[in-house]
Amino acid sequence: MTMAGTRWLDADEQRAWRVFVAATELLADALDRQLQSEAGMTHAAYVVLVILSEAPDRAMRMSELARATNSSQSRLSHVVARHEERGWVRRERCPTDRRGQIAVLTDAGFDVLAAAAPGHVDTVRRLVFDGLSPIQVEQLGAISEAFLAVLDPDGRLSAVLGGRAAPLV
Amino acid sequence: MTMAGTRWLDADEQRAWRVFVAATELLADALDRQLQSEAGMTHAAYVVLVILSEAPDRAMRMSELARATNSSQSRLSHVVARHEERGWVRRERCPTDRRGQIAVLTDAGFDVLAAAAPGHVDTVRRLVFDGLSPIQVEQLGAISEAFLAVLDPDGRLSAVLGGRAAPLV
DNA sequence: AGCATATCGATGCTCGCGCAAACAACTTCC
DNA sequence: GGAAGTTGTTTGCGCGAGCATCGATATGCT
Repeated sequence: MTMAGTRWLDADEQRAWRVFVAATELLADALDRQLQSEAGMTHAAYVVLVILSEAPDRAMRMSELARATNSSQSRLSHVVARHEERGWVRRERCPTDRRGQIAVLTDAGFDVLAAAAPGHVDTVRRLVFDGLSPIQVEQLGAISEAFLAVLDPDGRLSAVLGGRAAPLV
Repeated sequence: MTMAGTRWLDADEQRAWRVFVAATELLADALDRQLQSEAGMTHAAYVVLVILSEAPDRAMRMSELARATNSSQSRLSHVVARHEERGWVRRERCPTDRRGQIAVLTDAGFDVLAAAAPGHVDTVRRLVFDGLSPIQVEQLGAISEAFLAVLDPDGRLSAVLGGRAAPLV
């Protein structure tokens, strides 16, 4: 599906690209390991708890939660199933649409999140923000937005990202 | 292990962080899907071929290859095993250290890489560089370096990243 | 030389997750 | 009011990869 005349990356692009890929991989791995060892869950699983904790009544429909956490429905289903087994999340049927399920963060789940959050935020600060100037933070935001413009043209996550700052990232 | 007084993220940091996480996840997924569908392999598997193709004699020791591809030894072992089954890579015993293995890119492997590269580079260009100004590319490089400084303080991948630009990213 | 220790690499087991299929409930249109 | 199609969610299966372990070699110390 590709034309013959490929525009290869020039030296600067090459280097930026490889460094970027390496850095993001290492970062994702580091976050996963930190959360796995200190909180017994994946980053994806953690994010689900965070988003739920910020929702009204700490409850959200599965499909909405999937979009908000930038997760496939399949993955969310798996994650919530595991969370439910641990008693951190409960599922309720949706009254207005009987196909729907509503994921509700339990008190136990909230406590687990509250216990895990400080360690996680410290890690993010140490690995990310401590090494960046405020200007770079702004640049990183702008660059990430540019990525999102291409990767998520319909802006499915704008809702969450537009929300005001809450604790427990 | 965490102090009581956690320094939470402020609103700007929050937003930058969430956008960044979402963008990098979407990006990694998009790359994986593109390579999986057009070349039948993971991004990690693709990178192994790229690095091997740039090495002298298209050969490299497993441990060195693991560092260069930013991969755990376990993962590399799995990936190379799959590559070997497909005839894209061959393993040879290392003459100077009899524990060592040398992974060698076969001609068939090189051809597969050459066939896959244009589609991949086009995707990277479309998803990443087309949406960024040259200044942002530079900023992204600098930010990623800052991450690496923390995540990889011993600079284990400097070798590869310092190398001159080669084709077939 | 001889033993402790470190390094290289592969492997077994497990887990997270993507994909496709399945099922249920809603919607449309006739 | 149904048939046909659409959407919300779960599930079975397979694969990629992490962790711990193991066998084999290499190195260091005495």
